[in-house]
Amino acid sequence: MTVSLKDVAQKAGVSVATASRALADHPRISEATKQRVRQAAAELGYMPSAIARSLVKQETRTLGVVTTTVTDPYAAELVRAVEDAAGAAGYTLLLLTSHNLPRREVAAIRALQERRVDGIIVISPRGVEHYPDILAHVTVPLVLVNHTLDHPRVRSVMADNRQGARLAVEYLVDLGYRRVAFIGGPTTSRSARERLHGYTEALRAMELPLDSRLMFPGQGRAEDGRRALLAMLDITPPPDAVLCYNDLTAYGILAQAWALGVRVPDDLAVIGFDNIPFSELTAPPLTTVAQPTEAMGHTAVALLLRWRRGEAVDTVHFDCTLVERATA
Amino acid sequence: MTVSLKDVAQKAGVSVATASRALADHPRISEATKQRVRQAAAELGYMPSAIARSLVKQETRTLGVVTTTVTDPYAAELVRAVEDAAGAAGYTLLLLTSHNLPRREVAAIRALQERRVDGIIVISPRGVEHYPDILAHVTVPLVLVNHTLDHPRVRSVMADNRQGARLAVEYLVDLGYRRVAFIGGPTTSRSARERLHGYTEALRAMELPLDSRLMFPGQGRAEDGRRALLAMLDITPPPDAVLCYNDLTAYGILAQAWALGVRVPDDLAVIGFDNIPFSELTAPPLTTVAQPTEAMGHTAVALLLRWRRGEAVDTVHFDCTLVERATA
DNA sequence: AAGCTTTGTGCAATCGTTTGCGCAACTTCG
DNA sequence: CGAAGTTGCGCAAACGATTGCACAAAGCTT
Repeated sequence: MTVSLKDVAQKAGVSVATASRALADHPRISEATKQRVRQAAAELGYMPSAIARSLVKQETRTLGVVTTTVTDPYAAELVRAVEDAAGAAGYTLLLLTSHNLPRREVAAIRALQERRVDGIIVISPRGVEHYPDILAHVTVPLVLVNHTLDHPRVRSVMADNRQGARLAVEYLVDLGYRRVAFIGGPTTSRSARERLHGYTEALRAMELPLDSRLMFPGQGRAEDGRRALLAMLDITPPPDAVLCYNDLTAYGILAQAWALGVRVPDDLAVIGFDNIPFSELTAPPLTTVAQPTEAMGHTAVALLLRWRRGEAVDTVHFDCTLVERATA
Repeated sequence: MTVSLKDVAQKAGVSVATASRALADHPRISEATKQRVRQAAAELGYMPSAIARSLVKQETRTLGVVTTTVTDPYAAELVRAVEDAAGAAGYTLLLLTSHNLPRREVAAIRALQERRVDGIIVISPRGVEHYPDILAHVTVPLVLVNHTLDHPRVRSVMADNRQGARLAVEYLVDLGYRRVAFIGGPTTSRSARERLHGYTEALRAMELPLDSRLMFPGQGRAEDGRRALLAMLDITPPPDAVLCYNDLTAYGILAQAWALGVRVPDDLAVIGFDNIPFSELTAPPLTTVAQPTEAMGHTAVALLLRWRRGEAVDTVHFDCTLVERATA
């Protein structure tokens, strides 16, 4: 069916070994032979089998990526950065999604290992508590983005979520807001916990009271923002500002506020988290905390690649920055 | 390093062949042996090599996907649908992006073929004019989403872009708008040409004049919308409504309109295309034309899988629908 | 008890590459 | 002119699975 090296060799009148070396531009093959082999390969439309090559070389030049879902703009941004960096290094991406389910995440890691990827990147892991079990047998290096795990075969790329949340709260308080609410993210998400931590920490540092009625649960969906805004209006006095787990949640607030005639930021200041590409396009554009996703994605694959080469690599941390726009 | 079937066989005291059959639950292997082999495999943490299996089985259970970029919400939505359908059928995705460059797209198809994927899905193809060359040697079935090509190894999943654009224009005209502008997409994109076609067709059908000054170029970016709005204001009389190539472009308009104090839809009605998840979250929510992305993604995978099974498959068409919200 | 079927297992080929090693033929050099 | 080195190529063994075929042992039939 598909043409193999054997066919090329035959057509060029050489052995398979010679054909292989000719195409690899091996120095011990005469220029004349190389020409003939290349010619034959071109005429037959030969495409080497990466499968067979992987088997003998014991490397697939493929990186596994598991993410929650590509429809999350933040995750998509990271996937893009990872794909760019990987592509530049000649690697291809095998993509699996967990849909926020720890079980699926673990299954994905297993599937990637069976496919013998050269490294795995997990974006916003959801099931690290199960990792020790599978890691006992998984031999491929793992890089976690937005989580850490103390294990010899695991490294991390982290954004300092606590610092980012602190930044946002301090900014709000500096602007004069006093009753700052917080809408949280999935409890399985480490960054959600850290952002909450940064929020409480900042309030304490600025000697403002910590009011548990001002802390709302959420899953990082727009829906959570909508619901939270409704709940907020029942509180007296209501909060005058809110920090959201992510931009999507913030947009839930904004959409509901628009529907209800609540003015932003006059009645309520809103700050998001992640600086998704969209956040500068909305009316009003969203004030939000940004992570250096580009750098984080590149770093994740750089870690993996250097690690493979035998270099010692270490977990990397990045700072968040505040992007001042029009909702606070 | 990694444990192979040989190790499992050894530990269980059987041949490699028997071990293989035991794990595959072959009927001619005794229950006792199966137990022993499974036990050994579990203890050693054996993970079968998909690479080796692919080589002999001549199938990889992997689908190749090439898309422009995952950060485009519309593309992301399709990728998600494809991933869902593929995953449900036990297939994994190899993802490559073209960044809208025909060269990269063709290179991606080649790379996927070398990796011997069982089928390739190209989302919004950009370089079909080069396909005939590579298709001469590519033997894997191809499914194009949003483009067609008459070739025995190519099928398509199409949304009726012309009909969608017509729908939008008719809606605007019914609402009383008379000077309807259009912002186009990349000229390499087939859907862009079709949407333009639908736009002109509708105007002609409704006996409205076709004014070339009301047709703006674009690349599907927010930037294009911003620029177009600026240009529109120089025209007298200015357009009172605009149909955009996609939602991103529409948001460019909205952002610029907000900055300039142009009221939407009072001063200018805006309709987008694609119904990205975000479009219902903005203030105001965007009126837009929707494609059944979920169904399209599933269909793309289904086509490929049925095709592999030897069934005859044919290109599938889907209708667009108008999602009425608050910008028109 | 001989023949036939069923059951359980192993041998060895195969998939398509890469690569260590051997071996001619040809060069070079003392 | 013989020894040593160089150049160019092929043989065959991996890599890690699957699978057709052979075959021995056991069970069943008559």
